[in-house]
Amino acid sequence: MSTTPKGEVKRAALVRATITLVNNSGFHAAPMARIAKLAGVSAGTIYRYFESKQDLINQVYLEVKSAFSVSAFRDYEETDSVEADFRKIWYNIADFKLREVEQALFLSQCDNTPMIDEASRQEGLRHLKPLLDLWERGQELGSIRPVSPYLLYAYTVYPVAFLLNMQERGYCELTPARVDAAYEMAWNSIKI
Amino acid sequence: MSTTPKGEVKRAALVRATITLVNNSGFHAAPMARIAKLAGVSAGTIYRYFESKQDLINQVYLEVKSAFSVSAFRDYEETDSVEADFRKIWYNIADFKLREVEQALFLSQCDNTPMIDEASRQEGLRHLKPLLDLWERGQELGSIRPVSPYLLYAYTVYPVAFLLNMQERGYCELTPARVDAAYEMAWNSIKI
DNA sequence: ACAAAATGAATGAACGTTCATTTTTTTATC
DNA sequence: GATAAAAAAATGAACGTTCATTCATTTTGT
Repeated sequence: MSTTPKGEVKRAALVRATITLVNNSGFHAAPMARIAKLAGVSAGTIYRYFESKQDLINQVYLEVKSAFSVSAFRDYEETDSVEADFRKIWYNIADFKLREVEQALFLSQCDNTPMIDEASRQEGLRHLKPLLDLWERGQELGSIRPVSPYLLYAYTVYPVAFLLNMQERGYCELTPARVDAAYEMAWNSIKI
Repeated sequence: MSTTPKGEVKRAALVRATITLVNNSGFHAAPMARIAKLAGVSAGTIYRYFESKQDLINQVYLEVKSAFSVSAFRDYEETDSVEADFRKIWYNIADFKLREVEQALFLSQCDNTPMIDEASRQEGLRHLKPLLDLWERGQELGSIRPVSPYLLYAYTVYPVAFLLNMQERGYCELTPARVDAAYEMAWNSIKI
């Protein structure tokens, strides 16, 4: 019945366990033995699916990044309104972060540590192409600031990661009103 | 001649070494022995200045956070222009991050990992009071969006940390023009 | 000569990884 | 189908390494 290949069940459990443990106490406090235990497999089994701990982390990162970008561009199709297109993608991203909190927290932790291979990071970045294309189009049409995409990212996507972290620490709940305000602020910072 | 008490020299060296090592490869790859070596002292000496590794990390964090806030409010005094006041603080922050790259990178790594005690984090936050006061004043005067300070922080200060990380990875140099653009984007996102 | 500071080898705990063994699944044969 | 042989997957104890921390000893400063 299920479409999940047999061997993939344990692999998926390991991925989930890694995300949970790294979120709760960081990379350095997620020993292989605990990951295995949480996933319900024995320590040695990890090495049937991953070459090493580094490989495990990299693969988890890429998998989560991929899920993120799939969500970011769900139901997205270019219209002739740059702002409408941007809004669609931005809310997709916000929805992902609010729905898949664990995955989003894991990503935000990865983005600021040297624990991810540069190669994996580069690969993760390629997924954002459609957003970069949209920004370029907006810049050609004169509706988006003519600045580096890194600046655009810093003021639209990156703040959401911060807000999610604050919510998880109990400081600032991300109510729908706050999410809407965040969108307005994002758009105001990049529009011309 | 120097105002530095004798014993503080090695302590300061240890703090610097910790920052450098944690920046280069993360918390988990900064063993006490290497910190000691880089600081030019022996491993045991660390424990004359710090109770444990956790204590070392916490103290370094607080010291850097303190240096950060001192810079943030250097030469700052309230005027009757909220925007001018904000601009002053924002550029102070940007200058600190550009001048004290190592310290800024260390902070951005601390802000997204669970490696800092919640207590230390709270104490680090208190330093930002003048900025929070300014925002409150701006909100009362109707020139700053009436939203949570976490939102204001997410769209003004936090993006700079991202940009610095990108610069350090060689993706996006923070030229003066880019810094000015970043300021404009920050202000546009929070002004009414 | 004394006290404070610094040393670095020693210690034990914890970690990532391996591998001889056991368990489970698949394949082959009737 | 049932059964046996073969292959694959899983196990967890054991290994070697690395780490934070300690402490008997030495060095430095007064």
